[in-house]
Amino acid sequence: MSLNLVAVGVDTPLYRQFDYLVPNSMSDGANPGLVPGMRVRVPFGRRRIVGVVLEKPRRERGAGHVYKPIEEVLDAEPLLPGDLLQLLCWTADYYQHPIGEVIAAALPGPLRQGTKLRPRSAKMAATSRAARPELGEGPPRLTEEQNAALNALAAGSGFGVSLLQGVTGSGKTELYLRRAEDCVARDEQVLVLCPEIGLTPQLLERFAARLGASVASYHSGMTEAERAHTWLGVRSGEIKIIVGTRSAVFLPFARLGLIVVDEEHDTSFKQQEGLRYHARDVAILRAQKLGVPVILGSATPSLESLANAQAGRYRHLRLMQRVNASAVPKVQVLDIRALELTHGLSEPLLERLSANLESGGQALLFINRRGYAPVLWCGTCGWTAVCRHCDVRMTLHRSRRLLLCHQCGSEKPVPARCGECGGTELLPVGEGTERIEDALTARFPQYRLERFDSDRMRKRGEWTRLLADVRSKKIRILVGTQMLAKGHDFADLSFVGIVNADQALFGADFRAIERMGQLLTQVSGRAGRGPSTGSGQTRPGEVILQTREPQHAALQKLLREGYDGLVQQLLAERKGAGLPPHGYLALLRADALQEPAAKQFLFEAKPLLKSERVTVLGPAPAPMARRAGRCRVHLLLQSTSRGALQKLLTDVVPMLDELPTARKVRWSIDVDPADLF
DNA sequence: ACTCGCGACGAC
DNA sequence: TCGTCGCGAGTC
Repeated sequence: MSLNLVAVGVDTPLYRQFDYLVPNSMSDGANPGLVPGMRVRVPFGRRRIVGVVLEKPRRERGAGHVYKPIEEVLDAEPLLPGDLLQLLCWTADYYQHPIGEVIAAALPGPLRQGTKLRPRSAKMAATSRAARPELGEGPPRLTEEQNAALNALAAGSGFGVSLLQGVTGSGKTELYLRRAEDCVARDEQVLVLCPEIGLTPQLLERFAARLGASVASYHSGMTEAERAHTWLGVRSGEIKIIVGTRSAVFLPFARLGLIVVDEEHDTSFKQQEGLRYHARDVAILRAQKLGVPVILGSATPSLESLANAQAGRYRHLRLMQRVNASAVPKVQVLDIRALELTHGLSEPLLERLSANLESGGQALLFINRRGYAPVLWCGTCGWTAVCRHCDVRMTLHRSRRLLLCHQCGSEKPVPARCGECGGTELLPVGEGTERIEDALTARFPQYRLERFDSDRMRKRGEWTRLLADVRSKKIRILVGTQMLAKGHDFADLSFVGIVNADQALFGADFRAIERMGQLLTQVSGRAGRGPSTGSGQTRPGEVILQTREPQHAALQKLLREGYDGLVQQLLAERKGAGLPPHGYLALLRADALQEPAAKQFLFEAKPLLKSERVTVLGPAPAPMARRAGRCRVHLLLQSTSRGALQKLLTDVVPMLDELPTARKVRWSIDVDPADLF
């Protein structure tokens, strides 16, 4: 006699399947029975927890196995729509993560904990009528280029990926809006993914102004209750447009018609812990399954997307001109090897900055490091302050009067004397945003300057307030990190100074140069019009890049042939090395308090990872071998076949759980790693 | 992850 | 002798 069993996804980090008995009372004729996607309460060990019904179990366990029965069904109809459940199962398989945890990641807290839905609440019905769109602003005229791209975007039907590569200020967002309007007119929903919480408000505002109030955001800055409310609004179809960060890709859309991934190259789309998914890739798969189009937008697309475009898998659309007809600025390289610097700034840069400010311009100084200086150095013996828990030097934060580790967050007071020789001559070496802020405040006291980095933006609403003052030109000098490089249009910015590009040239990671190209292109793209000449003409903005490596091949390539030229070279290099997008990677990471334990786990794992088409390298220490007090080691898996890598992992990962040392270390799988740290 | 059981050490 | 701390094992 075969038992009536179902598999249930339970929120636990175990790579096993958990099957439960379905009591007859839950499956008799009077009852719709158990449908995948419904939540159930089940006994689990000594606990009772909420799980989600999956498909039928694949195989029954050996005779004599005692199954526990499902205790309670929490939903009258599946909470998770079928297509979403399928997507979550695919995500679990692809990223080698337990399905129960994947489902948990897709559910806001209250729903995860089993809160029952009120059947058609009256309150909800009422709000859906208070949601009357206000009169939106009229759409601007499109440029010829925009028109052509829009026609191309509108041409296809069903699934298709369009890579919309447009320089900053070329009006990509306007095209998203037009396509979204089309969807809403057909009563379809739109998902707009953007890389950071900080970018959601302005996108949200534009969509709301044009399309009315059935627009909502979804990100980790919201409370669990807010997230649950939005989640249900998306599920009911009431909310038409979602602007959200990566977790929004798992929202339960009732009638999804379009997905937009803005700034698609941004690595923030890759989750860096737990379920290490890439929201862009999940979005594309979701669109494919649903048969809806995807727009990937960026001024500097990822090598992955460009390779797909070149292979003809994506449609490649380009916007080369800015809507305001100003020219994209050219970058001037400033060789600082022979120049005297004051706090990292050379006299020629300061002169150009001064001239721009005097003629009424607005300036941005880019330095991709917060704090005052990245190194505190003993002038007597050469000692530097290092973190007790990590393999990094501690950053000097002068305003807070402490040394801070940017890896683990540990703090200590600034020492009065050297930790090695007792010398008192401790010098800050290198520059961070605070130091540039200090130096420029001293030099240009007459202009309002503001620093933009995560330290400065701690307070709620600070970002919005400062952004308004940038727009109204009350702020004349902006000093900031990559925070300023992302997404924002500063129309009046006439000058961009890149204080130091060199750290980006020598990153240990294989994507370091790609990132450098993206960052420099994005930062210089912030420069809009130059200062008005008085005769109504506009000059292009000015970009100055300080470097001690003016001859660096990749930098030269970028400057001479632009991002496109750099990309072609990098693609050729990646092909030669079998690296993405011409090869596929996965990392098996392990960390422990003692390095031998972590290593031993990987030595036990390695013999299992045998496949003709997969190369396994390691165990090797991670580039940052110690972090937050833990020793980090990894195995790198490399293959020319995604399928072969996938198959190997699917076979082996459940076995890793059973290895003798598996419980003595922390380990995780990272499929398509964004970096090797 | 969470929970429990079991064996090692410590003030009364 | 009762307490908690640290580990190993199990979760259907």
